[in-house]
Amino acid sequence: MPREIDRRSARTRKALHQALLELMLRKGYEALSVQDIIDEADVGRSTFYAHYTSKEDLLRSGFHMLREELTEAQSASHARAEASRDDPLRFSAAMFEHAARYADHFRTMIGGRGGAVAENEIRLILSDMVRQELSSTLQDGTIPRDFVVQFVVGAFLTALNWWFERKPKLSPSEVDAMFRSLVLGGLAQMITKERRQAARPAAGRDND
Amino acid sequence: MPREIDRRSARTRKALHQALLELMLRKGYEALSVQDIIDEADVGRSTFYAHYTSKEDLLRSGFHMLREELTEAQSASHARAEASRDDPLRFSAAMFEHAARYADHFRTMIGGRGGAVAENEIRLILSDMVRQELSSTLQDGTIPRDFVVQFVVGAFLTALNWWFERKPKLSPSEVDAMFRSLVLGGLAQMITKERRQAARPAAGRDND
DNA sequence: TATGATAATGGACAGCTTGTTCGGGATTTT
DNA sequence: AAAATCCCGAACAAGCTGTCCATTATCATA
Repeated sequence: MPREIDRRSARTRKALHQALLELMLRKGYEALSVQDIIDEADVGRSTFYAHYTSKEDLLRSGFHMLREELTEAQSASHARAEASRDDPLRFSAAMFEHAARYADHFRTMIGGRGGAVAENEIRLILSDMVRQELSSTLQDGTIPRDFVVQFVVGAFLTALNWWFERKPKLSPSEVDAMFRSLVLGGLAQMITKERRQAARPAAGRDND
Repeated sequence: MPREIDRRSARTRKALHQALLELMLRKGYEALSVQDIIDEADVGRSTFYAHYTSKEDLLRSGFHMLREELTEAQSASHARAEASRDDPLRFSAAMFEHAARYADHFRTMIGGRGGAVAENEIRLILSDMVRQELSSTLQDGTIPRDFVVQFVVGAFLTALNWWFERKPKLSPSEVDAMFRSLVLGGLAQMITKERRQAARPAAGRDND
């Protein structure tokens, strides 16, 4: 019995995944048909359906593999990083770096091209990571854990998207700094407290 | 010449919009076909294409109308609300109330059922509102305006989604309090190290 | 290396959706 | 009432979907 998967299978699947990625980058996920995929991958129709039930299934399987890699890598880094227990956003820096390295992939998945499925999968993966981090650093309060987790994940995706769409020239650490500043400190730090009783925010005084 | 639109036209469009909403609530936007819509609205195929070019066009037109209503309402409230100029999140409370009243609509548009188009339209509308609010309360800092706006909008949508999906029993003001606490104060207030001072966001005015 | 077993492959099929076109019929406006 | 406008229903080609089957290539074993 083939304990490992047949090489033919593996090759086909790899071709399909690659074709999907390429086409998503070119046309976007939603506008994509199975026909396009098998055409790009040079694979027969029935071959596709022998491996996956739909294009959504194909995409999901890709994320499934990615998820295993990431959780593995994270558990490893989790083991050796005991020092900064009071930082609930340990993941962000590494993730921004990762995103910069695989910019095409992330761009494809997160922007409008990614479709609802991709974004959802990403949310799930990130939610797990964030939940794990928050469990050790956050105290129980009036705000449910779930809510905080979703908040952090949403902010991260927002940051990533803004980065790619608006200021792709920024370095990962710069974006990370903004992200951390907003998520950790909130908006309060940016409000002009001195003007609360003043008449009008007329003269914008720059103080770096 | 028809200064107003023909009643027949108006009736047909209304029927189409209503059918779209109904079907989105039932099956979700993505899984929807034009066939379904004209079937539900009891309208001929060619009639549909006489008014809209696609189901996306139909959805967009709905948001276009909504947008005009909202911006109008907001500019009105903007005119009479000069008191709390130091609150960058004036919109949230009213929006959560609005969402509670039209729960079905929001649920349909924002959750997974809404599709990418709906969420994008909503993001655009909210971005305008938030940008306008932030322009008067936020001072220039190291973090670009765009980034902050997207951050706030994302957090709001996250809150809304969490509310509907997880704790629909909560009142609008409760969710609003959580939202404000996180967005204004950030995560720092919830970290174990600094557990003593929390509970209240800086610019929060108690509403119950 | 030869051979049977296994699994992937390609092409063909029916069913469905899409967007367009047309003339007859109904409703609104003048 | 007459004219203008809009709705309707049907039919059309084109495209995609998911499933079938016989064929072919690859694997494990002797």
